[in-house]
Amino acid sequence: MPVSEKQYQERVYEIVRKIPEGKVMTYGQIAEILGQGYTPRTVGYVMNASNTDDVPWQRVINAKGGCSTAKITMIVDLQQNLLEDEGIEFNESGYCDLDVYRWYPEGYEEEDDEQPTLFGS
DNA sequence: CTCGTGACGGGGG
DNA sequence: TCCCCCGCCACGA
Repeated sequence: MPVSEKQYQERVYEIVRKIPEGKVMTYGQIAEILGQGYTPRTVGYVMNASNTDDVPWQRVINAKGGCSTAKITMIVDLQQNLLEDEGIEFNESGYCDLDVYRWYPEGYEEEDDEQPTLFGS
């Protein structure tokens, strides 16, 4: 029994669940924190599988500060609506100010020096 | 196994 | 601000 995919998703959810109301995080930001094989793409894939789970999925947006969600435009409307309900303001283009609403998990904001010493051979 | 696609991101025009 | 292209990784046909 290999490392279940569930664990892979759990690490993403674990972070998303910590996002307080009125705050947001980007896919890339989450991928950055998890590192090790996580990329914005994979994080987005995980969130897609989640959706109606017990995680505040609406607080995860793209780096532009908007709700991507491509085709399913109806979801974009829902997501932005939920966030506006939490006090987040979106401009006419559908973007919010990440410099204001972006949230940083405790213990992860400071990641300046991370030079691996055991880099093999 | 290869190919196309996607709740992404960054760079360039 | 918007549009396009490329890199990224996982998945389904």
